[in-house]
Amino acid sequence: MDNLSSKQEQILQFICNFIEENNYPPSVRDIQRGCNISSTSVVDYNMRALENRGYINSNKSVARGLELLWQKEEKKGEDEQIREIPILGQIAAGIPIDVPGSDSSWTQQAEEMIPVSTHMLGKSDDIFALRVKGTSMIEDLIDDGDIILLKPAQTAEKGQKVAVWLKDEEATTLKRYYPEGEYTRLQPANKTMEPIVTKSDNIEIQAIFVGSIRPPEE
Amino acid sequence: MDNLSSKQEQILQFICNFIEENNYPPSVRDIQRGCNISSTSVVDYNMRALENRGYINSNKSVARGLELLWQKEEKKGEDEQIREIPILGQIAAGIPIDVPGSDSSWTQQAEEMIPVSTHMLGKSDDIFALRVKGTSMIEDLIDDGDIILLKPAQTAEKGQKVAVWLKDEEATTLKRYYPEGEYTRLQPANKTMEPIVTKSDNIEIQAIFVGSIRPPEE
DNA sequence: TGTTCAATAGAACAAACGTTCGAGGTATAC
DNA sequence: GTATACCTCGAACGTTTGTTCTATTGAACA
Repeated sequence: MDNLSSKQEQILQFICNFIEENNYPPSVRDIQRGCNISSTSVVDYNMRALENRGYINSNKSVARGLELLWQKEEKKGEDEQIREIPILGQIAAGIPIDVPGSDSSWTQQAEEMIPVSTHMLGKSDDIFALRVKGTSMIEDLIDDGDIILLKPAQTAEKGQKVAVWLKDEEATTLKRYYPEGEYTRLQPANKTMEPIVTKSDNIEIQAIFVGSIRPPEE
Repeated sequence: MDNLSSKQEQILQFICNFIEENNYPPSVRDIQRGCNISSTSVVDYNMRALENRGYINSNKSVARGLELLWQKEEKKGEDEQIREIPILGQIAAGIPIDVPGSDSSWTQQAEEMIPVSTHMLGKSDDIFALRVKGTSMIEDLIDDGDIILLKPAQTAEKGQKVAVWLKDEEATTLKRYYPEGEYTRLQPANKTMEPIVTKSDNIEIQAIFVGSIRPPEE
């Protein structure tokens, strides 16, 4: 909010408050009164300035035909605390199973969206969600039915939890990632289960685990 | 949306769409054109009906001084997928520790709010959140640092995860609840830890666990 | 001193606008 | 039939509103 005279700033604030209170935009004369401006032409003059700089959109000759393109910083923040994350399907955390509708990637058409706090997310805007089937990651606190958040990636660090595509098996699974040269070990977090060891060129990392959401009990 | 003639319903829809498109309300004559109504007085007539039934709020004699109190069902849904839950403090999932600022209840003043999908919540509107300290509930997939959602309650079923106030110790803890007559056992979900057994009248159930949210890794 | 330019002031106009009025239409009930 | 309630129509009225026009102010500059 630079380049603006104090009067223009005042007008902008007033418009913002007025809309918040009344749910419809103010007229030129509302602004005049609200900002103690002596003439409607002064309002008009400054409104043009605001419009040229892209703060508002004024529909000519329409009473109160006024659109606010600018938002107070505080309000901006409020709106951005939440993001809708698509749940793209299921992933096996047990024995790799074929994911319905998957052909090396997940269906881009989300069956469901889940609103997630930006607390849970980094700044990346390509995070998606999957519903977990199986309990192979139970010791990493990921249970059957949990919803996990994933960030698309082609590579991963040793030990990270990743969603990998097994080419030969044509299946996807969620495991810890341990590259060991020619072979790669996919380690479940469940003592009762054996790791999957497969040729490194048989796997394709698809996404890295970034968080989980557990649906309520009962 | 009953009690409305098809014309009134049409007008309501038009107003809704108009606002969504233009960010300011339509004039009487906008509605007239938009709904193919022959006279402005017909619009006026039906607008009064809508106002009397509480669908809109019309500011008299003000151009476009029109407030929409009614929302399309679809939009309602969108808005209600999220609720802001207050994080009221911390709770010990290990050895009971005194919660800062707690005096048998949590501070009502939330240090932070966390937006949570209504997926995670029931219909109850009094759910609050706490940050978990300690790992005593690790086998129930609740780790140190997790945020748990709780529903206030005075009683609980055997085996439920509850937040209890220990009167003598003046501390709160999160445990599984096993009432056994005169004494009550508070069972951690961690094999390395012993249950707390105390007289049943020494404990006061404060809330029941309903879900958890794990902050992202790294 | 004169010039320029952004900002202000007051008045006025034409269009847009909410509202009102009288008349008519069309059902249903008596 | 008459009565009543509900809705429609067209025109008109008075206000609100966006816009324009001209004049003025005051500072910056040469």
